[in-house]
Amino acid sequence: MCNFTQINPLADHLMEAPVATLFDASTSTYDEAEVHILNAAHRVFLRHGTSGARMQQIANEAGTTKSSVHYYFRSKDRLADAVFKRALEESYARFRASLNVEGPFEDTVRGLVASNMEMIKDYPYLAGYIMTELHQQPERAHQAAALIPGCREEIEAKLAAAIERGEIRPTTPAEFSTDMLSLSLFPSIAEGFVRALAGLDEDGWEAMMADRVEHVTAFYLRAMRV
Amino acid sequence: MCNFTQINPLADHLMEAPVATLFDASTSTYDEAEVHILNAAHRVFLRHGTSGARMQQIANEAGTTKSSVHYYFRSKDRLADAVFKRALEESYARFRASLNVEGPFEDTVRGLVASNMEMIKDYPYLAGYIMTELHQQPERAHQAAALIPGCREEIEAKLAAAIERGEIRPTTPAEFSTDMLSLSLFPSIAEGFVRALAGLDEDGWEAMMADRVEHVTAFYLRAMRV
DNA sequence: ATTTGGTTTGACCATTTGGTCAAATTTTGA
DNA sequence: TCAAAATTTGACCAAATGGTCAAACCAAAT
Repeated sequence: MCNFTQINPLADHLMEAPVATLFDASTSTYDEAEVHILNAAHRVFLRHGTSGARMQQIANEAGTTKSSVHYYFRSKDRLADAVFKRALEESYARFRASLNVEGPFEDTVRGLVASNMEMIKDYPYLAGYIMTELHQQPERAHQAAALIPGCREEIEAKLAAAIERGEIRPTTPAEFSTDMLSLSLFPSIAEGFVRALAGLDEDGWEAMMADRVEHVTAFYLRAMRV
Repeated sequence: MCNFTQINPLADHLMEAPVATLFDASTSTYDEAEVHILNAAHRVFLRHGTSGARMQQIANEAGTTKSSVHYYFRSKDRLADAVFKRALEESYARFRASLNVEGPFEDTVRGLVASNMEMIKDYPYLAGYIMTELHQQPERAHQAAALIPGCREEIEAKLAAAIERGEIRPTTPAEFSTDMLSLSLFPSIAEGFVRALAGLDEDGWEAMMADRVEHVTAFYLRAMRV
């Protein structure tokens, strides 16, 4: 059982991101307490990065003790692995799901962008976290390749069909993924830089983001129009 | 004077990125030893992030002692600030420089993309580092705004001219910056994810990157064609 | 009620880490 | 040449941090 209580005043704020909604205990092999700790770790790791995360803070965040965190996950390394794995699988699942949209290619593009933007909204730090991990720890790349099954063929088929129908000009799965992910995920990571550059206040940024799904969709389709 | 010697076997490898070429002691107010340490710190911070960086490693990297590092920079925080400041100013300088290209808008776009890609090649971790810093430490955003003078007006003028000439459809400085930076910088940050996704080996990735300047340039111009 | 197994806790430990300091060394300027 | 200033160094420190452990606790089964 799990009788942890939220004792950390920061918890409510961090809880804004509804981790539990997506990472549901009932669908995994973890028990309640384990998921509770994993969710807390998720928030802390995403915010501070692996090396910046503190076991004590994770325990506080989960409303339990450091010892309990160790009881369930043995070490910080294993906990970090578990968090990374789940974050990656979650991202991948969303990517794949939005790829399965039927109909004109435009719908696929819009679905993919919308899905990415939604993810950013749910977990503002997710994209940045995965990129940073992948960037700073080379061994994570191998881990990633093992964790997410490549979907080159599926993308290739999708693209081939659209190309065949004359909806877009030829492109490769890697190029397609790169362009799409760039346009939809990068803004969340680079918000600070772009806003400083363009002298944009919060409202201005929000306005741009609100329009981003349509902008990127139209942008990509125009760029790839035959 | 500076009589530090490179005693760290890792140093040569890290030296691959020619920091000294760009961050030249003669052009700044720092003296030789100070720049030497700053360069070492630059390499370590970029690779491991602020919280992952170790003062001892920086000292090793610079071929000196931890005490000397403290002598010049007082604390890790100040050193981190100095590194961040320089990294940001460097990025900004490159961005600005490539914005000053005269001639058709296509040249501006190509110059900007090429400049960004070149930066990535020189400093593979620079973009990721800045984004991570800006992301994980909110106070950095204010710092950034203070460090780099906004260039909204310049971009706006450049865009207005191109729009006037009918080269591109209307867009805002923020949108332009976001789209351009996304397409050119994101790939370096997301390499791991995209490669896992598309099952791409190193050669495949290199090939795509080699073509990226032209791809992005053409891609952007098609997307924004009137 | 008692045992048994999993869970929780707080005290405690070893190491790491940022940082200090005074002494030693080198450089500079008179 | 010599004293003063700047720099370099290694020993040392206090706090932070990941981790351990035995005792306490608790729910369920006997």
